[in-house]
Amino acid sequence: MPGGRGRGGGHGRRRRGRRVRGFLKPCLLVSLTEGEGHGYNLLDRLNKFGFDSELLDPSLVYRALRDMEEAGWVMSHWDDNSQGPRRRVYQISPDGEAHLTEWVSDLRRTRDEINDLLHVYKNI
Amino acid sequence: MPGGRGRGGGHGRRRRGRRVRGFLKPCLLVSLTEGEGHGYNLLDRLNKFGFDSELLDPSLVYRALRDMEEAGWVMSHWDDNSQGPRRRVYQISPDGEAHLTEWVSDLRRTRDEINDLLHVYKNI
DNA sequence: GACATCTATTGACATATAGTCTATAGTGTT
DNA sequence: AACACTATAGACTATATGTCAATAGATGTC
Repeated sequence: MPGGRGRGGGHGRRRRGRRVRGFLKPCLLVSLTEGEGHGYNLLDRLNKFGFDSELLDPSLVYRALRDMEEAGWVMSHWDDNSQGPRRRVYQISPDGEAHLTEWVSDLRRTRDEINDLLHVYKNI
Repeated sequence: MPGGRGRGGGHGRRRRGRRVRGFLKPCLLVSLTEGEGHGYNLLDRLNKFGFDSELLDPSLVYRALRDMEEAGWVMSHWDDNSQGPRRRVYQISPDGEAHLTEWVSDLRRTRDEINDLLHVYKNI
């Protein structure tokens, strides 16, 4: 049963739903704003945003990156000068930066909406 | 072209995605904690949580209520003593209240995660 | 050198959630 | 009767997310 990192068996029971839709992508964009990176690398950097890289399936990260490349928010190139299998290295694009700006203000609004609910709940 | 409320044509272009998964349900439960209500009624009460009842499709509210009844979080009965077509009136159940408590702490965590991203973004 | 293990990426499939549109129906107004 | 408004329900679609398996190079170990 291959597939490193402690993942590989069954399990992985991550809390479902109750998350912000498409949260992974803005997190990746912010990570990339701090510097280019490849999938496996970015997976670990996501811990900063509350993800548990031990439980997060890498394929989710790769898919998000591919989707964002198709959308023009990131660009990639192969890096053959690294040891191990070659890596696809991603950078954020100007379009991606612009989109991230919008995304952030959207997330601010979402946070405020959660706070609205929390306050109404508290005052019951 | 029937279907009142300004809805009915095409349009309704609500911002897509970028929202909390299943946000409608906890909002409905909080509304019901403040007092029983029927679908159309609850639709309007959702404005308090940042929804625009003019744009929100009522079928989403009805579906959420039916789902929650199936889950045992709300109970309903028909009200024939009202004018117009009869209404299904919903109340929150003890199970629903318990579940809402969990949901709220989950939403708090979600809000904190958004704040984490916002802070990292701000400091780049 | 056979084999496991770790890094790395991709694709297929299933499920959950959300959005759109249509159907049905009672009631009141003109 | 035609129309508008309240009220609920169901079908169909789109999208996002979760799970799992496949592929493959590099490295260590027995």
